[in-house]
Amino acid sequence: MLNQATGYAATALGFLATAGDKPVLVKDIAEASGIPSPYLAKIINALARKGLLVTQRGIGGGVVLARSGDSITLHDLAMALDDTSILPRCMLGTAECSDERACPAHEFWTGMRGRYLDFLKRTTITDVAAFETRRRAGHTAPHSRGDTMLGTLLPISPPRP
Amino acid sequence: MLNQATGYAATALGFLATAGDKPVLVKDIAEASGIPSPYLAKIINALARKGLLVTQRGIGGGVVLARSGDSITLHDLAMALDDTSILPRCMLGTAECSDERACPAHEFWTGMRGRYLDFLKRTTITDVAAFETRRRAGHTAPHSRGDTMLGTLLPISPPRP
DNA sequence: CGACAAGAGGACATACTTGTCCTCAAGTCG
DNA sequence: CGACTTGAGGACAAGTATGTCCTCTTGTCG
Repeated sequence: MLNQATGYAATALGFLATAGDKPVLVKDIAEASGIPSPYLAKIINALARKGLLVTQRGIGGGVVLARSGDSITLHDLAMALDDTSILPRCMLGTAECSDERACPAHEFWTGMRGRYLDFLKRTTITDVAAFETRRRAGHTAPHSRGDTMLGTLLPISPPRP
Repeated sequence: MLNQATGYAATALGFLATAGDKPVLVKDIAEASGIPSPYLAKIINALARKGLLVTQRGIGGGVVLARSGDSITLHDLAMALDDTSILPRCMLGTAECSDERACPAHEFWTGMRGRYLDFLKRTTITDVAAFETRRRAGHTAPHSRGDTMLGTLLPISPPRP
């Protein structure tokens, strides 16, 4: 699982992506996303230093995406925040575990990790934003991208009477 | 990933399973498995209290499996040690995340978790022991069970000249 | 310039995992 | 019984993740 910080970042940036180009206050992002505001401030600061966000102090300031949501993946966030969950680790915690000196779960775990990283690299902030927008709209809005796991997430529910 | 403690338990019990019915000292298991001895003692004590191991103090004492290695799965170990990695958690850390109120990664993560739990429930101490035995033997020993991920782990290497 | 807004950033707090260390309890055997 | 063996179990410590709190710096605007 992703660290809490990376999950927060994904949610916050998904919200930011729906806000257009105008700066949003950290406090507002925190409230809208249900994230502790001081903690989110640290996360946003870290992402700004990594060049994923642009922050602006003073009146009219706030936070904006540094580039298109399409070009920011969950994997980018995880790397920027030093998320330990994307590092290769042995599932059993064996000190020496590699392809040559495998633990009993090595092949299984390598496969799992591959799927996990693939999902992180394939899923963008735009995907997250689209999912949340769809959800807020009551699951009725169509979606244009069907090539990610996100596109298959919502149950196909009949139109409400 | 499993907690360190559960991984240690899997390795230790895998070793125990190869020792037959005679008790093995915690110290010897720790040395053979590369696990800190005092920490392993706590893990073993916890597993004994859960009925997975039988411990015996005094001369000739040590630790033995309480039942057949076939009937102890990695999932049993994880539950006995309160491994938090088997609890359902939202990949993004979202507070409220369920089938009805999903996060953008919910479907993907649910699938991953299903595979993970399935592996833990399917893999037994006997499997771990067999894997280690095979490895120590130089990857040449045949294996009888081909129905677990473990059975496919080792590369089919040609016999050594 | 001075007041105010808003992010920056360090100090500190809390919880959990992973260990270490020391002493106690239980068992065996002469 | 008494010495010895071996697990039991509590106190304590280090490291990391997750937050909170307070002050400082940077910016806008009158």
